[in-house]
Amino acid sequence: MTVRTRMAPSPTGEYHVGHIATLLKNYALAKKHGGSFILRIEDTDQERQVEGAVEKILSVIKAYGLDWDEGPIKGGPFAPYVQSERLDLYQKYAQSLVTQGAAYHCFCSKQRLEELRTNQVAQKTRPRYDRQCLHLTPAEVGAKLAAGQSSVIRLKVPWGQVVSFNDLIRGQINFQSEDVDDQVLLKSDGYPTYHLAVVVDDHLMEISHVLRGEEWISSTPKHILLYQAFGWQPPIYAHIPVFLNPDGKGKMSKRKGTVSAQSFLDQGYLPEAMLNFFMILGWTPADQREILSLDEYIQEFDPARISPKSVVFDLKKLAWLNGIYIRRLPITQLAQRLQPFLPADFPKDKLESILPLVAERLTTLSEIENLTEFFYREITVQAQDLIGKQSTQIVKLQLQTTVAALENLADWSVVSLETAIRQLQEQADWKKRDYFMLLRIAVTGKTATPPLFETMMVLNKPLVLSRLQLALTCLQ
RNA sequence: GGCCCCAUCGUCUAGAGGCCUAGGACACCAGGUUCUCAUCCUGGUAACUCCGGUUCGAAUCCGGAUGGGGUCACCA
Repeated sequence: MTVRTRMAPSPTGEYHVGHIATLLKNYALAKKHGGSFILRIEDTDQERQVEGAVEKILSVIKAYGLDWDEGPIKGGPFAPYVQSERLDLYQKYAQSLVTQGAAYHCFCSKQRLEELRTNQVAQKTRPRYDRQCLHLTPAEVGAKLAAGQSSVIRLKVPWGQVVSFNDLIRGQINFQSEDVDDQVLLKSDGYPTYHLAVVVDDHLMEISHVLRGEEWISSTPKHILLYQAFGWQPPIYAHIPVFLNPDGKGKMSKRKGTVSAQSFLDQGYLPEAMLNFFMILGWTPADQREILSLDEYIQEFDPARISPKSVVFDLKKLAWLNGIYIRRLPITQLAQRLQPFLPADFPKDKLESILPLVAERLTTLSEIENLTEFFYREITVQAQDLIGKQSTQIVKLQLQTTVAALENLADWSVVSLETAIRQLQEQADWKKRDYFMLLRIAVTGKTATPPLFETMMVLNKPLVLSRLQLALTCLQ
């Protein structure tokens, strides 16, 4: 069997990390079996349509290092891949369902449906359509249609049967058909609902496996019923567990933090680290490895090994992974990735010398500014921090000695800096720790920095000396 | 609330009846390396939700309870 998977984003807003995570699984499954991964745009909701959303979605997918074989821009044998361009298809199939008695026209106003629902909720019964229009005679339907009355087409759910499907992750799942509502298939504006469009397109595009979010489980019986009505073979389903908020409560949501796929990249998470994180969240390869490249993942991926339980989006683990990927990057590549995160006043010519000093201290790319600003911005130093437990006189003296020694230093290299400073420390009654910290604060304004000599080396002689002088004036 | 899904350390998991005194990773704590921070190394705390059953034997199978999650639109 040819494996064909798909992801079908809806251009109604930001692309969510959960979307990329399931897209990755669809992509990997297709690649693993030498099949195709299809991208389809589900723009069937005219009201929630967001301008420019399609372009954004396509660019995020690429920014994550993923791609599609058939879909927008690329086209393919089943084009078009945009649902708004396939309207006649859905209308034709909906009509055929009506003709065969598997669906019916409904003329109920939105107002009536709303009242119906509020009554049902008040009476604590399950809100559902009451099938009023199912009982219309063909003549009545014809008359209303002829009169131009607005209508939708609803699925006529056959009661009294068990609707079941096999989920790759959970096994067989059963529903009682009475529990399934007479879903609207074709809206009054002539657009299909998701349920009709997804079934028609997945069938026509010969999709073999549907890996989608767990939130779709409860509407799957509608889809199964549609496949049955059309006499088509349903795809193989795997419903992927949802991401829970980092605090462990509820489906990951905007209210509790960042959910947009793009924003993680903007914060300086590497796409390969993000993908790796999505891979191991709720899944492990047989050997329990946690660091995996895309290719390795494609090799190992098996949807049946996905854990059936919802998973907490653990930001700490993501940070750890991101740190690993940053440290693995060769300096020149890190420099490239860092470009969008460098502040305007960052001295580009010093990049290559500064980076090795901070690379292992970076957990996200956006931290670069904080970690390096003392290299190229004025610093502020508090006298109190310089003095610490010493007396002002002793600190002053030691700084003066240091300035004198460094001024005479002919060769401004790490080695000679280290030799000189260690010598000063041995000559004075200073602990190494205290002396180095004094210099660190004087020269950088911070208590946590890269190693002292390397830092001084990169800062340059004049700057180091002027900062030491500044520290001295600070002690007046 | 109805329906559906799920249930091993704080988190992600390994575990397919005896290899489990329950393993790994992140986080956390302690120690080592070290001029600080970080990296790196070593060690530690920490879990089978509960109650019944099946079995010589259960984290593993079955039932129930409890808890968590999803879903109930002319949204996807």
